[in-house]
Amino acid sequence: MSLYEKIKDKIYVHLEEAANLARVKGQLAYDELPPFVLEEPRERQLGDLATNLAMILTKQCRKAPRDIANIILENMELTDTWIAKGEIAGPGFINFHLDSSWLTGVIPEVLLLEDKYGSVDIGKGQKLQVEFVSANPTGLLHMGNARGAALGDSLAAILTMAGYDVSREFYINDAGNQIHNFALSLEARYLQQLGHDVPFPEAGYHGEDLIKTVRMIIEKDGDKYISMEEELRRESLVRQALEEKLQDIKSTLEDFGIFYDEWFSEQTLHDSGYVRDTTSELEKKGYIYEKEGALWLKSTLLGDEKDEVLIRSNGVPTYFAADIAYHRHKFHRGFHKVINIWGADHHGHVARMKGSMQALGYNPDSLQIILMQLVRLIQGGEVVKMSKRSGQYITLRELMDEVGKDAARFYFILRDPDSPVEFDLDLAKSQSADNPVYYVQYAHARLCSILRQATEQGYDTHINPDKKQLSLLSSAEERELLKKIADLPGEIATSAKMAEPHRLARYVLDLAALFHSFYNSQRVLIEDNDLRIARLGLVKSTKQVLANILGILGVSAPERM
RNA sequence: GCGCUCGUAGCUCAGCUGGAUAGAGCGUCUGACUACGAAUCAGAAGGCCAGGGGUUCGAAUCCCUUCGAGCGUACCA
Repeated sequence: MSLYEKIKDKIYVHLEEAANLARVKGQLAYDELPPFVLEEPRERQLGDLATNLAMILTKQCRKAPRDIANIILENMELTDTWIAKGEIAGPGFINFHLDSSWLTGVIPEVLLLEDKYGSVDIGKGQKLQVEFVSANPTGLLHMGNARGAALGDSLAAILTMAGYDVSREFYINDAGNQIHNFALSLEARYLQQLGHDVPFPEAGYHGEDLIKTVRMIIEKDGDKYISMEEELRRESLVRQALEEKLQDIKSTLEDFGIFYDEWFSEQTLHDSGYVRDTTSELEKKGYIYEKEGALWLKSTLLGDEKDEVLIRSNGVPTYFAADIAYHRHKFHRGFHKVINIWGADHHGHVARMKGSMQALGYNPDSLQIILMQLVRLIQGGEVVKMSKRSGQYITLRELMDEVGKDAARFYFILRDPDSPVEFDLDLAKSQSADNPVYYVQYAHARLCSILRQATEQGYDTHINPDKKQLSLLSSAEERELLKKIADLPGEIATSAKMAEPHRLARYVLDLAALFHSFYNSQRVLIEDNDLRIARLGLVKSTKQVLANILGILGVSAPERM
């Protein structure tokens, strides 16, 4: 637990005790103390911490909030809390001003913990899986996948910081209908490239990349598949194409800074009989019935709008059947918690997926699905409809080439997944120097520069400021910066609990702003020995925190730029 | 039709487990480089938080409703 959290906890407890004491004395009448908030007030001048306790008690106590606040304050023990002053403000907030010395304790903490600073242990080592991107291997990665990639990877990193044993997983949809379509498309392209006039399947994949794939096969094997029996030909083409596509997806994601622990093949679930086994498990539990030759899941019993087909009348399991098996398999592997990142177009799938887990005896709350709104691409002022079938989309590779990995990842991670993103390519390109990511990176480079200069001027940067020196950090800018740094563990905890990486992107922007502000108002490399050492400690701490968060967000922290 | 998500500054977005005067970036306007990096800083202007009702000490936030946008509603995935 960080210093800041310890202080907060202590004050919280003292508030509870004060209210209780007032009740015993007959000054306040309430049955049960409701949960209240102790947090930083919006306006910093108002104090370091504020609570709404008095206002929450108005109903039960039938007193004006300010009167209640007065009573609580009178009964509150202030020693050993770092509280310098408590006062009542506004509609009935109790604001606390802390003794200025508590804050500086964060510097030794950061310098000691280094890249571990910010870690919290809410996960307690539990096994947790984040599955994200899981794009169909029938084409290239597009903007929507890019968003999911940035989101999932950062979330995984945050959860790791929060004490979970995290595994990143990519589910490969290498079975089913779309693979059949893929085969037909490949076959058509193959024959066309070899001069045969064959029609392209209507529901096929029109992407240009498919032609490239086919050409590579031709280069390697020539026309040897023409004479082959149809089924065998398609299978051979698909096998090679899938491998090539997957390799491409993998290397693109690696260039985007994303490395998976597990690439899980859907086909293996069919081959091993796990899909069938899962279906019969559901049958045993009474969730299956037959109608018109197909096997249906009674998903209406599980909170769904209508029942769903699991096994088609032709005997082929649906995508849904495989997906249930897949998620059952995840829990079977021992994950306490499973998080999926899906595009919002799959939202109808959420309730029945959770319901299915419940039917299989798992806690549906252990499966958390984060829906992200799709990315709308704007080019030349117009919306570009993206679709793999039509072959019209901007790929992740192109995005990285044009906007850069850091800017692209930061752009996506800055936004709430629930918020639809309009990605104006022209704007992103033309304004790339104004992208907020550079603001943060510049702060890091600046910090590095100060440390370089310090060394050049003969100052020792391997410092460990003592209490007396740290107490010199008393300007408003220094204190704001220190507070922000002290906030990090709490920020990590909240981001992890709520599964919201964009909070950290906002945090790091705030941190950079506070540093720039400090930098412009006070010099670090000054003659005063004690103050210089204290400020160098602040500089080193800020740099460390920036680097820690940029690492989580998958953005590089340059020493120069 | 029904269901899910969204609607906040000119633009792109935060804030939504109810709290004090609704924030940031871009753009616009004023200032600051003979000081550790001006990719920066200090300041100004800009809002019926889509509209209407309700809940309460208090609503951008919760509930109802209207309007608008996106998505879903296949023996597709």
